[in-house]
Amino acid sequence: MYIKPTDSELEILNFLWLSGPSTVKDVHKHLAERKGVGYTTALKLMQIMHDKGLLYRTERGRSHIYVALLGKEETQQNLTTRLIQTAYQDSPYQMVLQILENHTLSKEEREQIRTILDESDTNA
Amino acid sequence: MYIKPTDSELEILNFLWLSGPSTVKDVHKHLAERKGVGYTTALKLMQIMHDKGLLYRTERGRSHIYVALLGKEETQQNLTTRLIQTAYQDSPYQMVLQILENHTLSKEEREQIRTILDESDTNA
DNA sequence: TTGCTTCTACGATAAATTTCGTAGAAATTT
DNA sequence: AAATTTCTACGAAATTTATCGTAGAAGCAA
Repeated sequence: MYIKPTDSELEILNFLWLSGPSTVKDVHKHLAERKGVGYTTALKLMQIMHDKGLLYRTERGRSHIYVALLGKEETQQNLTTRLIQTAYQDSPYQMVLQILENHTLSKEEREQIRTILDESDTNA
Repeated sequence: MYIKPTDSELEILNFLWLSGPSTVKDVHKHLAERKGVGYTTALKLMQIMHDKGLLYRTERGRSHIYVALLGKEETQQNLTTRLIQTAYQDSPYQMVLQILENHTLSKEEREQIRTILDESDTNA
């Protein structure tokens, strides 16, 4: 059963996905810049995430090194699927429509999406 | 400043968007079927939503009639934009890609998306 | 009229989230 | 060696969310 990370947890996960294995110090530096949060706050959040099984950690000398146990794509997919269910009555199509209406994509991105759509045509 | 509705609140909003102005009784009936929640729980949730300014209410005899003050499309858009920011590093394109990868769309839906993309080509 | 049903209001509780302060161990610096 | 810095652990508080029980008003039923 999938556990939805909170906004704070997601911010930490994002950092770990981008930066790889990191210490509390590394994460705190990032969070402090973005939200002005204290050191022990970052520490506690990561301890809780470790307790929940969201992070793996190993010791290096006096400090710990943390690694995300949730995959980025997997998590994006879970959150997105959940939003499709809770806000779009289970219609991925409606969600895509709204994204395209409210956000600008580059010509290359639009082209790439057409390619994906074409592949669906052939395979389905 | 936009306030993010909780999952429970979103469920109530969904019902109100679909059904129009409703009483606690109506909403409770819906929630009870889906989650087995008690009457006063539904009542309290709606009172809180009213306090927060998410719902408008008016009296009819001894009971109240509630109406959603947030629009459906507006709320979908807010939630989606937020997820793009927090989980997709601000890339709507990545989100669309993932949706298309993980969910099946009908031929008509794919065709409609192509049309939208084509319009973007002409207008941008 | 007395009692039952249907409402809202209010308070209380439990869990989850976020935030820090303090304590103490361990390493580094003076 | 003593003092300072750097870590983790722990506990505590504030806030939010979700749930429900009880009380009391108001209307309906016997």
